[in-house]
Amino acid sequence: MYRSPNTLWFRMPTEKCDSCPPNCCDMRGMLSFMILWLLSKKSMYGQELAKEIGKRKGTKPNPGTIYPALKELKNRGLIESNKKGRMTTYQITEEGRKGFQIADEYFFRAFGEIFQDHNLIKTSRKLGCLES
Amino acid sequence: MYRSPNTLWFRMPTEKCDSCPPNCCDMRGMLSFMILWLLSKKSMYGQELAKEIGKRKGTKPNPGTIYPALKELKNRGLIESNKKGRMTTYQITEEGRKGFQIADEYFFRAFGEIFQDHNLIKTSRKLGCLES
DNA sequence: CTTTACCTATTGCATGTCCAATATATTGGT
DNA sequence: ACCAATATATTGGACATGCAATAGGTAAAG
Repeated sequence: MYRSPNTLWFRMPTEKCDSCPPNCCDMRGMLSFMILWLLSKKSMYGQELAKEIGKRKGTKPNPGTIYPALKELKNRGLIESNKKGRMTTYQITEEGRKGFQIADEYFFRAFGEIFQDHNLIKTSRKLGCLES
Repeated sequence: MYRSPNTLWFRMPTEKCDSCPPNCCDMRGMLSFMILWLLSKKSMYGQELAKEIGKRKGTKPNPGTIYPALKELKNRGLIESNKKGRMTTYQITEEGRKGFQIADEYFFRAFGEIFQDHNLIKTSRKLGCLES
């Protein structure tokens, strides 16, 4: 697997990284944000969460990534867990919903413009009027 | 200034953080991504970049944050710098544009849904049909 | 009842992010 | 010429992120 040596940049999903220019790929953070977002939609167990995150980030997070994050969120009262047999379902708390909303506002304020740009470019490409 | 002790979460801008629940606020990463995005729009000098980032993130990055990031991007050939007097203008390279585009695709794939959710909620709130 | 598979969980480590403090250089005002 | 303001830049450190490796518990299959 390609791994940029010292990076301030996104780490792309492994499969896609072959065509990726060197020194261009790292991404940290946002894991708990995504977990809370997923749990705000429905309760899930750990592996289900990992799979959903993997679908979006391109790589499924390791156990050593996902479970400490869940533990931390639980310690803060943002999520709850419910063990039955070998499965543990995680669900968001009211506190967690509040927290997510605040973080979401912040995320949007910080990166919303970039997304709008992205959509603009995509749309104009679709319409074939990229020159404008 | 409030600072959550051990956080997997967003760090909110200082001014807004008073009403922010404890242990709910950290954000790392994405700095270079935002720099490249800004420079893809127009060339800027360091303090101008810092100011623009501050507008979006809520806190203006320190010199010790912004200049190492610029140096790293330059080392990778994603940006170029041009010193005149005490000012140094930074501009994106062709390589940088390519790199940004790849990262942008990735970012959108990973977080696009969250933004669409955000917009949906905002719109329905504006229309007063939040119950749907 | 053993084997296999799978979910959950912990530990240790490498690395990136970002701030505080500090230093240097250039410009403008007096 | 001197001082203040401002831009650029470096260093050191604190801390969060996330992976690899490892281990234990539960359930299903043979």
